[in-house]
Amino acid sequence: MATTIRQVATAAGVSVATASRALSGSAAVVASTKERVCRVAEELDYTPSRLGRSLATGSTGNVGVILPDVTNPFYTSFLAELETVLGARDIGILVGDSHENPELERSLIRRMTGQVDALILASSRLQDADIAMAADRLPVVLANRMLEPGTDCPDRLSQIALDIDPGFTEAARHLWALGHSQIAYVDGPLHSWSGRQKRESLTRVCAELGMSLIISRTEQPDFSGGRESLAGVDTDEVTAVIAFNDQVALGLLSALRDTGIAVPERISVIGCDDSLPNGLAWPSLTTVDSSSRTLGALAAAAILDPLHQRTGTVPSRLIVRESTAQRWGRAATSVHTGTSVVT
Amino acid sequence: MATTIRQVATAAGVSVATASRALSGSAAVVASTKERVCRVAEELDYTPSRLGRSLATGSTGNVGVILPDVTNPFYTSFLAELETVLGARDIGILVGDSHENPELERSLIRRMTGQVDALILASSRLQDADIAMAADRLPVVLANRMLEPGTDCPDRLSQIALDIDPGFTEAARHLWALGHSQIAYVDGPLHSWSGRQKRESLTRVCAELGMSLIISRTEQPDFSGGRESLAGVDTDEVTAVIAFNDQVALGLLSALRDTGIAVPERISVIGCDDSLPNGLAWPSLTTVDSSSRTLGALAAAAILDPLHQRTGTVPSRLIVRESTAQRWGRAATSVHTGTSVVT
DNA sequence: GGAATGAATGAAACCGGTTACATTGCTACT
DNA sequence: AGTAGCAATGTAACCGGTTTCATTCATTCC
Repeated sequence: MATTIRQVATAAGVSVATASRALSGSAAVVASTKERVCRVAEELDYTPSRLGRSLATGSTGNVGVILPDVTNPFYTSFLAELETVLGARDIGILVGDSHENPELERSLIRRMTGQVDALILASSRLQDADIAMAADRLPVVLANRMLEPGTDCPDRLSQIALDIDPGFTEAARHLWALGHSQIAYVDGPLHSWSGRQKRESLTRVCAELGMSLIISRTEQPDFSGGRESLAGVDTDEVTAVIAFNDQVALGLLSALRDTGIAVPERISVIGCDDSLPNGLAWPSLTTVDSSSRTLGALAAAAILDPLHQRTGTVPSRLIVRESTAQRWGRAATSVHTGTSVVT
Repeated sequence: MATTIRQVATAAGVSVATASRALSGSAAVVASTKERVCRVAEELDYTPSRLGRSLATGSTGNVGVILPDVTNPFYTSFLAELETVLGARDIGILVGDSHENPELERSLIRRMTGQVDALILASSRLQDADIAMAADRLPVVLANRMLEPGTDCPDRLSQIALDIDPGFTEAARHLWALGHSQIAYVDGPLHSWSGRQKRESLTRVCAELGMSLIISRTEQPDFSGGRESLAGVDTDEVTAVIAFNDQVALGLLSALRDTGIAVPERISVIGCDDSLPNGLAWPSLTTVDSSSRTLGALAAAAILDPLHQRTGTVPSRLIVRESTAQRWGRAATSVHTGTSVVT
């Protein structure tokens, strides 16, 4: 089949050991020999087998990435960043889609363990114990998730998360400043760690401000889930909605448009992630920026760093665009559009 | 580190050969022995090393997928379908993003060859010769691309493409029926095979109908490329635009909105792929449906089928929604919305 | 001149599986 | 009873690399 190192060695008149050394440069080989081996390898179009090398060295040059949904832009930019940074170092990526399913996630981990050098779990829906068990076998990077404070963290586990608190605090204050006093939050899947963070942030800030907060959820944090989730929002009670992510916000926007409820005049909408190219949503979406690209960059850094930094955090902030405005029912001038809104 | 088959064999008091046979069921092993080996394996939490197995059997249980942009929804649904179908058979996916760059694509192929059982090249930007060379080494599935008719096709090359001709023909006729006589087509990257198909289809149909067609292109067939591409469209001359894909159409829609040109009243817009969840675009996008999910399903089938079907085709058709209407300047009733449009 | 030093290379073990071939032991037939 | 035939199991080679250890040979120092 493909040329092996033995063929190269024979053709160059050296032993396989010398051929291996000449090609990998791992040990001293006299210049003339090295040159000859390399030339022969070139002629025979030799490419070392990664399998053979992996078995011998114990390192595969691949990492596994498991995420809940490959079609979600949040994860695709995360993945794109990883692929770019790791690919530049000739590291391959085995990708697995858990479809938000813990059982499937476990079996993906099982399949990958042993053929990758490290595992990156994005928004893992597993329990802490399962994650710790995986980290016992190989280095693991948890992205967009942290273990419970109490848990004793295995040595080879890194944790990279978005610190959504500042962004969500800002978002609530922004709405408060616009006169909103009753808002809704549409949360994501049940076992989402980041969902809990967002709920907790909002709950705390709203309590501080004396703003009423109604929480509902969608198990499917994408566009269609967002559309359906409008049914769970009392649009008579509430004047603003914060969504788990931009996809859900986009779905809400679309459903609101169908229902004839004007955004931002009647209801303000805030997304999360800033994952949409600017201009895609209409009106353009006020959102909590927490770059998944940066998350990917940090995860890649955790993989490449031999010391394996234990934790990392991506900051967040509010980006105000055109989907939020003065509260409905209050005669006032919209701070953003300048158009006049009356009762 | 991890338990090996030799440890299992020793613990069960059999040879490695028997252990291997008992665990894989490849040959006859007496029931009691088999039961004992399996129980020991269970106790020791043994998982066979895919590396060792790959080296011995010559098959890795992984396939490589190379695509031009992991963040493009067209490719992510393609990838998602592949992952689902192949994952169900416990086949792993190594993913590579070529960033529309032939050089990078070649190096990804080089990296993957030898550690995958087959390669899936989506919208490859390589030359036919490069592709044939890859197919000499391992089975290759070309997706969304066909070799030149003349090229002698290697044995292990499958070709799965979208037959966009019916859809694009329908699209042009649709516009013609609405009274449009001057239309524009915004094409994708220079070396895109599907782009050429689309250009050729439109050129042919427009010539038949006597409709004038102006072609421009964007090298970046995504939302922002679409926004920029409006600059290359003479909106005074043309009353309808067909886009390379839905992302570009979405960008056009956004840029047109900014410019204050109403869609579909002033200009009709048609996308391609039907890759957007319904309701995401506003107005909802008339588009040529050519499911990339189906493309993925066919590619997966080509991988799984031991006979390797040589070619497959995904049909296309026009889906009329709300971004196309009667030509601007003609007093008439819009066929779709029922709203009256006058000069 | 002889021994110590060290550089270049080769032989062989090893990574963790699979499998061709050899061996053992039992059944069944003549 | 002797042997052919077959099922269960073991031995060892093999996949394609890397790496330890041994060997060879030239240099340098005393």
